[in-house]
Amino acid sequence: MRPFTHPSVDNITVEGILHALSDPERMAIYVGLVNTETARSCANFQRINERTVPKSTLSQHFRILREAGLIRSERQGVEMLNTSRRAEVDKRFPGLVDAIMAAHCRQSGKANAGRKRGRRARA
Amino acid sequence: MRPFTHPSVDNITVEGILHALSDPERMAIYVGLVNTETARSCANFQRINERTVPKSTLSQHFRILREAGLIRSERQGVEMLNTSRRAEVDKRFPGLVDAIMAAHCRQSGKANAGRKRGRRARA
DNA sequence: CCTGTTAGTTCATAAGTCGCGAACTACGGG
DNA sequence: CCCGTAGTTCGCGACTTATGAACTAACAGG
Repeated sequence: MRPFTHPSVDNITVEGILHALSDPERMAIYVGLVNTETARSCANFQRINERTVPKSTLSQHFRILREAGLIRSERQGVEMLNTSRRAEVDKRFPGLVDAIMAAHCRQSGKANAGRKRGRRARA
Repeated sequence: MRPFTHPSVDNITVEGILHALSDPERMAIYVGLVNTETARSCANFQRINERTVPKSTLSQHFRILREAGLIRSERQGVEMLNTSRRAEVDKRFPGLVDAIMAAHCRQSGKANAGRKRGRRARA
């Protein structure tokens, strides 16, 4: 098993981010990671939006998100712990994740787009 | 030739926008349309980033952008005039296009992301 | 009206990407 | 050492994308 490749902040691209988040399942995974401090294993996302996602598919989704620089994955014992790299992404592209999350929430009818304080999604 | 399909504002989706703009050539086309009032024909974009894009490929790019709701295309005589639907997109997803344009500019080393006044593109 | 030109669309197909079951790897535990 | 859990990789069929070739639409000139 080859070791994981996490791009450096400078190698994160807009295309990569847009492509990664243009898939509804990946978007759901990222949303589940971005608003929390605690790492979550892949197995946490085996059920997305009423559907059971096969392990191999999930693995690919995580790889795309990882290679886009959106998340960091580290093996912790037998499982894989994933955390969002939001602060780094924000440093490279200020406001991008925020805007995408706000748009996603608006579309799916949910409030709260901001990180901790539920602003930005605005009126 | 079937008439064009432009989604209504409410049918514009985040996935559609992200997918459309995750391609460098489509991003270049959209950037060329979004910061101007004047409509531009498809032929205006036959050369993108040092490369001559085939007509059929261009046509597909415009279709994707159109179906994502990012642009409007209308036949005017022998050519096709394209304009950005930015105001409408902004209404549905406030700040999204702004953030993506800012990120794109930052990545490609160009300043000026905002609409008319060259702000927003960072400090 | 016919012919030609320009601008773009559609079709067909080759090349590339994705989804997912099956097989494999890694890390504990007993 | 063998087993179970969590995830990765492989292989292949299904779906997408890119592009040359053929087609369509809107004019202009004769």
